[in-house]
Amino acid sequence: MRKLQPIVQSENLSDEVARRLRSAIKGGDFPPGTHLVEQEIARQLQVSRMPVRIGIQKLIDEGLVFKEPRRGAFVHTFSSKELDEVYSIRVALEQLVVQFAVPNWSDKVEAELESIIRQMRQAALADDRQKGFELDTRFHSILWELSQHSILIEVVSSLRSRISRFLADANEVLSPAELNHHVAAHQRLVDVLKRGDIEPAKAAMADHILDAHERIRSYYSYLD
Amino acid sequence: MRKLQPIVQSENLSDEVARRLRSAIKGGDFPPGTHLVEQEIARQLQVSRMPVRIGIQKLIDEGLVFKEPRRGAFVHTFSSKELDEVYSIRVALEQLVVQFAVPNWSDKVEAELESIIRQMRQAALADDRQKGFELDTRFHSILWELSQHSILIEVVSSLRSRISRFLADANEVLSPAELNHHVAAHQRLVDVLKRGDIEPAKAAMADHILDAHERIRSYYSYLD
DNA sequence: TAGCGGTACATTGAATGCAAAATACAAAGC
DNA sequence: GCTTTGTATTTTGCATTCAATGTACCGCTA
Repeated sequence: MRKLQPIVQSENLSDEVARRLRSAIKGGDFPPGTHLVEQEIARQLQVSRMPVRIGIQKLIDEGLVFKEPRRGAFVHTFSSKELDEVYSIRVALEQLVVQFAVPNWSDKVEAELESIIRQMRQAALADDRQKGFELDTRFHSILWELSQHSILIEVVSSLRSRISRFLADANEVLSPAELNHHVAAHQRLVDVLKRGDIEPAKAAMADHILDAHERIRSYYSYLD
Repeated sequence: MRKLQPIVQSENLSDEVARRLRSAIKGGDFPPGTHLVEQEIARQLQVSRMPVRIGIQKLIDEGLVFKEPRRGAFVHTFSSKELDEVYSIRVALEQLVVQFAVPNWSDKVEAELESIIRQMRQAALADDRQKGFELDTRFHSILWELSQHSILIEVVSSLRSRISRFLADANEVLSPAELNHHVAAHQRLVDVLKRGDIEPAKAAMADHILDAHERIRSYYSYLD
């Protein structure tokens, strides 16, 4: 008898609430500092306050929201210090991702990544920053998955999630030259990765992340 | 006028519930796989189910507990693979801690750490493993704080929290020789750290963590 | 007019109630 | 005796209600 897949299972309201809030925060609908009033959110989503409470709790642990006792939950305001902090950790962890991912390299993955890069190139030509951003996210998450290191995936994706608001904003103002630079960086990364030498691959990844850090830093420094 | 500190302030029931559950899990009262029945926990703690729900949610995000929709929350069972995963990340992050902590080194911190080591030595003589474990935790958390890197502290302490159950168990069976070895390792660490050269300090920390990993691994491999 | 006090309102935190789903258990059938 | 099926109980998930706390507003007083 053929084994049946376990039912992926119905999702709780609180998960759905968390997802909506998360994307609202990342999308900029709830700017930093916004007071997340349970009643109001519950009303808009047509649910009771309870799933909203649980949903907010999830966001708190993701670092997107903070709570002050008896005052409520507020969208976290990131400082440039925190941006630097996140990147300083990401440099280390993305290198670790590479270290674990390289041994699992396959033609299939290579084809996937090359395909993403091709699409990135097209998006750059079309000046479609939004698309480029999505592809960048996909690119990195494929590498994360390739590492087959569940906790590392959890930590590094959570870190990126924290700053996704920054990234999305900065992405909006990328010049065509920067878009191309970005595509080229990913191409170089794949070229090194596929050779299978871990140390050069880690170095390339470190360069890539540090470069991304620099670009986003310069964007935010001129905002200050 | 001298600035007043904001009131840190009254804690929610859900925080207290989370704390109790956390220590119950770490203390082994709720072995891996235990079904955390809200009603039962609420009854024992003399609160309603709501703060229990929120409290459990916090533990989920700490990785101590997992939830299956409409089935409930269960204490996470760690595999040796996950232990290895945690340590592979910790090696990287504790080195980062050192990198950030070394520039903030002070005589005061040095005295604190030396004091802890002295107490460790006494605990080792007295064969007091429990005390030794607490001191080890203190030692590392002082270094974390010294890094003044809030997100790094958050991530690395969360990682250690995940495996604290493992650590506490393995700690119970340490031989006197191992206790002394442990004390000596910390002493070496301080000796390198206080010289202020980052690279040797990072290397020493890496050695220390890898060594700890080896010891705990051998403990758990003979359990399999 | 600026600051203070007091009241009304808004919001969170917690308890309780209720329906749906999952589990356990017991009886029936092979 | 073992599996299967039906039923009772348990447990979760969500909604509602209530109490306590925090906030905002508005008139009063100096």
